[in-house]
Parts: sequence; C-alpha cells; structure tokens
Amino acid sequence: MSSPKHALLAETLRDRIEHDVYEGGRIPSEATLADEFQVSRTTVRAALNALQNEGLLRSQSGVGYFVRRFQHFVYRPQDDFRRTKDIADVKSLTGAEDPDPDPFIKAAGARKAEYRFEVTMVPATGDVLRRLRVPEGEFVVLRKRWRLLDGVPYQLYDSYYPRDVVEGTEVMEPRDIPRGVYQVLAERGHAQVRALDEIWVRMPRQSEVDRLKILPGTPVAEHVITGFTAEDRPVRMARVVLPGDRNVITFERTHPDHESETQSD
Amino acid sequence: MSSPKHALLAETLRDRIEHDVYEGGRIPSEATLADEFQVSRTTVRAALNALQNEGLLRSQSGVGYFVRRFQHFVYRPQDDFRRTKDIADVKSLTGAEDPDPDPFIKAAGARKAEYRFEVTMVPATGDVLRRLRVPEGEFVVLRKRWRLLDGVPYQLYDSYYPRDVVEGTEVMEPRDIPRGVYQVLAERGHAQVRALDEIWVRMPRQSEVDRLKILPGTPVAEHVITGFTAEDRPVRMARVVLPGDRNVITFERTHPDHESETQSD
DNA sequence: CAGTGGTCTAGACCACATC
DNA sequence: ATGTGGTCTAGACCACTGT
Repeated sequence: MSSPKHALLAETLRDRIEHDVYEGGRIPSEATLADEFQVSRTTVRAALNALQNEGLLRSQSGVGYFVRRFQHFVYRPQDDFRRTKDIADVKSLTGAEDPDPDPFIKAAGARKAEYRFEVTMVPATGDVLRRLRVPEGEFVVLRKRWRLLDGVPYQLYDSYYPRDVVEGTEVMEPRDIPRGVYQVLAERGHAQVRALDEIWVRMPRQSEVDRLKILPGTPVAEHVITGFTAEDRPVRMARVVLPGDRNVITFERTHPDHESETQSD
Repeated sequence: MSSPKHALLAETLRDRIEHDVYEGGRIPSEATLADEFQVSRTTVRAALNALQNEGLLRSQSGVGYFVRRFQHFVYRPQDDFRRTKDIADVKSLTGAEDPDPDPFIKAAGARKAEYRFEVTMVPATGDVLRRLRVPEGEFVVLRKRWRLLDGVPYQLYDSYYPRDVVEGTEVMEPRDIPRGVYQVLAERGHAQVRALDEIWVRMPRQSEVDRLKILPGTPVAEHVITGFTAEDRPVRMARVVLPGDRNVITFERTHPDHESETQSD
C-alpha cells in the first residue's frame, strides 16, 4: 500500500515548493536531502528528476536546483489577420518612424522583440502536402521564422505556400513584409478569407529543444493554421511551435446566433 | 565533445523507433540492451526513462517497454455554441429516439462516449474569481464533467457559473442539459454572445494523472473559456484539461476584412 | 517457474561554478 | 579548494506477468 521512497520524497518536495518553504526558490543540495530523508543520493535524484520532468524545477550543473518561474507571452493568432488594417494605428500610437506592424512585435510590450528569417524551397511532405493539397514531391516555399523576446526564443513560426501563389513576390525574401502577407496574397488573386486552427500538445523533439533553448520537461504546443480562399483553395499553411512555459494562446469569438440576430436587426 | 552514454543510447533508440526497427513496437528488455551496448542496466534505464518522458515509450511492469501509439479526438470548442440549433439534425441523422446532442457525443463517431457529472457549490478562488469578477469567497456553481471514449478519459470539463445566474435551473443538476446551457442562460436574461479562449500547455498535476489515467511524460493542454453577455458580464467560465496524447483542439475563423466586405455587399 | 521492470544502495570519478 | 550536479557501475531484492 505504501509508495516507494522516491515518490514520497517527490510528494514532500512538491508540497514544500507549493508552500514556498525554500528561500529564493533554492532547493537544498542532493547530499543534504539524502541526509535529511535518510535515503541514498540516487533516490534523491530520482525524485528531483521527476520534479524536473513535471516542469517544477530546473537544475544548474555545479550550482543547484531551483524552482522554475514563468512569464507568459499572450499569443493571438487572430491578430495576424488584422495586420494591414492596423498600420496607421501603430504609427500614431508609437510615433515610430518605421513601425513594424508584425503582431508579435506589437504584443511584445516593453520586451525587446527580435526575428530571424530563412526562406527556402522544399518538397512537400507529410501534413504540408495533405493540407496544401499539393502533389507529392512538388516544391513549396517555406518561410522559417524565429520569434525572440529579450533574446529568448518564444516561437518557431514556419509558413508554407504553394509555389505558384507567391513566386516572384516579396514573400520569397527572408525579411518582414510590412504590407502583410495577406495583402500580397490578395493582390495575386488568392485572398485568404477563412482559416482552420489545429492545436495539440506534445513533448518537444531534440531539434526543437535546441532551437528553442528549452529545458527538459517543457512540453510544446503545435499550432497549425491553414488558410483558404473563397474558392476553398488552401494557399497558406503555418506551423507554430510554442514552448509551454512561455506562451498562452488566445482566441476571441462571438456566438453565431448572436451574429445572425444582429444581422437580422 | 562527446555525449554521455545514456544520451547516445537514447538517440540510437529514438532512431530505431522512428524507423520501426522493433517488431510490434516491442523494445528489447533492459538486460538485453545493457548487453548489446555494453553499459550497466542503470544507464539503459536512464535512456529509457528519457524516452518515456518524451512520450515515445510506455513501460509495463513485469512485461516490457512498448512504443506508444496515439489516437486523437478532434475537439471543436465552437461546437458548444452551436448546440441547440443542431438537435433536429442529430435526430434525423442518427435516428435515435432520444438523441444526446452534446457535441462531445456527436463527435465521438463509432467510439462509445460516456459522461460523469458532479455539481457542487465552491467558494471562488484564483483565476475563477478573477475571470468571473466575483468578490472573494463568494460561492459559485461548479459543474464537473468527465468525458470518456471507450472507457478512456479524454477530457476533464469543469464549468463555473455565478450563483445568481443559474440558481434554480437545471444547471444545478448533475446530468446533461438537452436544451443546452446557452439556452438556459438566455432564458435567465444572460445570453452569452462572446467568448474568450485561452490555451496553454503544461505537465499534469498528480490529481490529473489519476483522474485522466495518463502515463508519465504526457503533457496536457489547459483550455479556459470565458463567456460574456452583450453587457460584457462574464456569466460562465469553463476549464477543460486535455491530455496531449488524445486530443486536437480546432478552431475555424473567417477573415474580418472578408466579413465586412460581404456585409457591405 | 523464469523473465521483466521497479526500487535502492554505496561508492567512484568527472566537469563545472564559486569563493 | 570545496561543493555542486552529472555520469556510471555492480549488485541486491522486490512485485508482477506470463507460461
């Protein structure tokens, strides 16, 4: 009926962490805990390892274990749609000479927002192929974007476009598009009028751990946006990978009945 | 420059799993791997433990390690809004005598959907208090719901209502409301016309591990929905906890410019 | 019964951070 | 130099699953 020692220890530590027992979020050393609970260091490590995987602690080699603190960024996928309309507002609000209207930068607030870009042509595979309804092996344009706040990576934002839709436009260049991508798509006769959002949750791959500089035990959300024209052709797919310790995804919506009511008024 | 043995072993195993090297998803025993890679059993366990925490493997005591397989449920928060309109459709489609129009049941398809309910009054605390804008300590109505598919818990769905809004209605009873909650709210003069969705990602608490029967290394999404009336009063807050290995959250939206275009047509 | 994973120990050596 | 976490070993005993 009784739990193993490492589980009991983990339970005790979870409790202490929740009640802020440890000054400055600093957990006692492995040796100290082993001594206090009369168990081997290996058992202490098993407990601490579990807490790390739950995202409660982080360890720093040669220093110690610390309680993790979080600061979330509020990510609003709907803002991307609204971009072009807001350019004037941003200019008037910030007084910036050359305001960057990217919604990520607008939402950054006091934190320093930063980008990295990379544009390539890749053969469509897997879910990209399926979502963009492109023949196997056909090349699509991939815009890879890193979104950083105060030097910390907050999001990986990769967007895919069918080749014919964006070829010869500034979408092919690795820099921000002040007009907004939707403007460019519209000018080419592929205005995006509808989007489907899919969100799921998983543990990160090794490549994402490296790109996002996340600690072990940090889950990620994968957010895939597929954009459609009025003719229901998919013209854009974006895959956003968001570390769970740094992001909140938000949506706003109105009741469909209410919409029709107001329309029938 | 070289990685520790357990990391190299984990890397090798990740690769083998991805390339489906192991028949039937069955991983060799710890002893076998220790022998093959010439390391101690402890080192093998460190590698396998890491893969479990990444959600790639599950272990079964006394049996062995297996590759994990996933079957996702498509969760559409917007369906909840549409509920009352669809009752007739469900009846005509399924031919059921007493069709249950809950969107979760509709979306279950061939899988057997199941519920558990619990209704209580609790003092508002933390984010519930903040989101429902209720004075500290004031009691709110809590509807706790478990949503199961084929006996497996897929979602914890807890919804909170200000006491005055639902007192004396069937919302206080621990069973499904065929009319839909939105209908009840509307009849009480608190029609919900707008909702805010917030989604984030984290590792589960112990209580959630128990309630959802999830394996170690499974992250969860927390989805909080706050519903507002036309007067901007929050009348409903729901907290949905979704195990990452079983759910995809989806939204559909239309381009705001497009909406205004069609309205101005 | 044999084989599997789960628990636990004592002890060793290393790299790294801090003083 | 000291203390910290990171790695790794060999070996022991247990509980559980399958035949």
